[in-house]
Amino acid sequence: MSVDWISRFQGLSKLPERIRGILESRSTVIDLPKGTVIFGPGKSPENLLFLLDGTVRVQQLAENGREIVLYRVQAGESCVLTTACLLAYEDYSAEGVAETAIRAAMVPRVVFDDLIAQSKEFRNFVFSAYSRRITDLFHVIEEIAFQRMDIRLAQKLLDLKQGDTVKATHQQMAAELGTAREVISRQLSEFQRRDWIKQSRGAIELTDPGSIAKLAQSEAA
Amino acid sequence: MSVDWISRFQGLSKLPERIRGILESRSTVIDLPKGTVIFGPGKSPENLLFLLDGTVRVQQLAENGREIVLYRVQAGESCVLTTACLLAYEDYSAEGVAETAIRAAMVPRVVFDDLIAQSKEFRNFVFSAYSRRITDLFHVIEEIAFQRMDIRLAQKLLDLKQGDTVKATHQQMAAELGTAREVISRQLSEFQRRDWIKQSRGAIELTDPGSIAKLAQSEAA
DNA sequence: TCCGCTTTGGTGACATCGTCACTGAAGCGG
DNA sequence: CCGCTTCAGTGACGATGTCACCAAAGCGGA
Repeated sequence: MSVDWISRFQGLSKLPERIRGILESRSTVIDLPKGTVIFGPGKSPENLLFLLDGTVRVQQLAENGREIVLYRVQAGESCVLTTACLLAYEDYSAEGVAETAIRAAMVPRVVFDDLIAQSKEFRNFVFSAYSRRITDLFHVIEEIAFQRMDIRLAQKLLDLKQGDTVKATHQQMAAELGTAREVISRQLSEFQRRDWIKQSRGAIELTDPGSIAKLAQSEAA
Repeated sequence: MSVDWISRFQGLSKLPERIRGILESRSTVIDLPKGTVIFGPGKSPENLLFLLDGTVRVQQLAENGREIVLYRVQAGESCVLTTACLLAYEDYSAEGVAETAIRAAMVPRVVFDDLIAQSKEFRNFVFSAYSRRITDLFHVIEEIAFQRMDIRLAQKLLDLKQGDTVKATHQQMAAELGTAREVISRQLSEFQRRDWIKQSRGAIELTDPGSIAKLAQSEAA
């Protein structure tokens, strides 16, 4: 049941052989299709996940139907534990969705707790994952509160582009940035007027990534 | 060097005697005056703090001079560890300030790590503290992104009131909510027009808390 | 193939919020 | 009492959010 998935995690590379052994033998690798809700209101998972392949998007839904993407968990980058711990606290309106088909290593809570107790390296890994999430959230707050929408949109376009196109509807881009669809439509119209992009249904082609990057940088840290 | 401060923390009440002993003997209780910067950009503390008395305000400064209050740490509620761990990650523009004179128990990092390794109860305490912070931040994001300013201001007034007055300048209220002073001035003028508050220099008297509470509730979860 | 439905995107009008420039009042120290 | 600093008030305007509505693109079934 155990491929060597641990080596994919940079933070876990220094684990002693014994700890590595426990982690490998007590974990199960699973595959989940795109769109699977990993956790969400009333779906507190019993296991912790280490993401091996794919991306998990963590987002929040507001009562008025609007939503915002909080952060993404990339494969190998860190685990999805915040998500699990967080749900333990109280049921909250955040949810984690498999953005692509994903492969993950599933570790029972008990084993996780045991590893924390036994390995300093594992503790470092976990705590730096938490730190990372928290700084990510600080970043999101700063962006929402203080940054102009055109700059944020330019950054997102560069962030989400695959090749030179972004596959997303205006509605989805609005959810990314926690704003309204109309705002995205207008901003994109303006970008198109400047010949920075070409729009088609459900996709945006970046024809002048340079100018977009210049805008994205213009007031950033 | 050790008063029995541990019993003030609900989450620590179940600690085994042995762990309690380590925590008490290896900690130092310190007093800091109001306004002390506990941590901040380039001020990563060597010790972890358990807040015994007073309040610590964690805020973020933006490059354009505006700022926003992220959350507060209350005495006994949880420790200030997130703050410390977080600074470990990278120097970031968030800082923690003693909002009142404070008393705290100082624990060296090494001891903290040791306690994590040894006690399941301590681990639970620490992780639930993290969860709490993360859900707090989710809350802040939701408010900033989706809530009307008048409602947020009403909530803040109730949140910060001591007796029936809030001691703060318009500028400080603006920082609380991550907005501009003018916005606060206008909203407060409107509240005053409705006879909900009476304003004086540096203070706001809530003359009709009921109506303010009604507004604060109007669209909240 | 054509029709009807759903999804996606476009638009004008207006409210709210953020920014700028400036004013005046309140307190404080000399 | 005077001068300085801090605090608050205001109008104008740009940026963003909300609402109502329409048009075009795709899709599936008759």
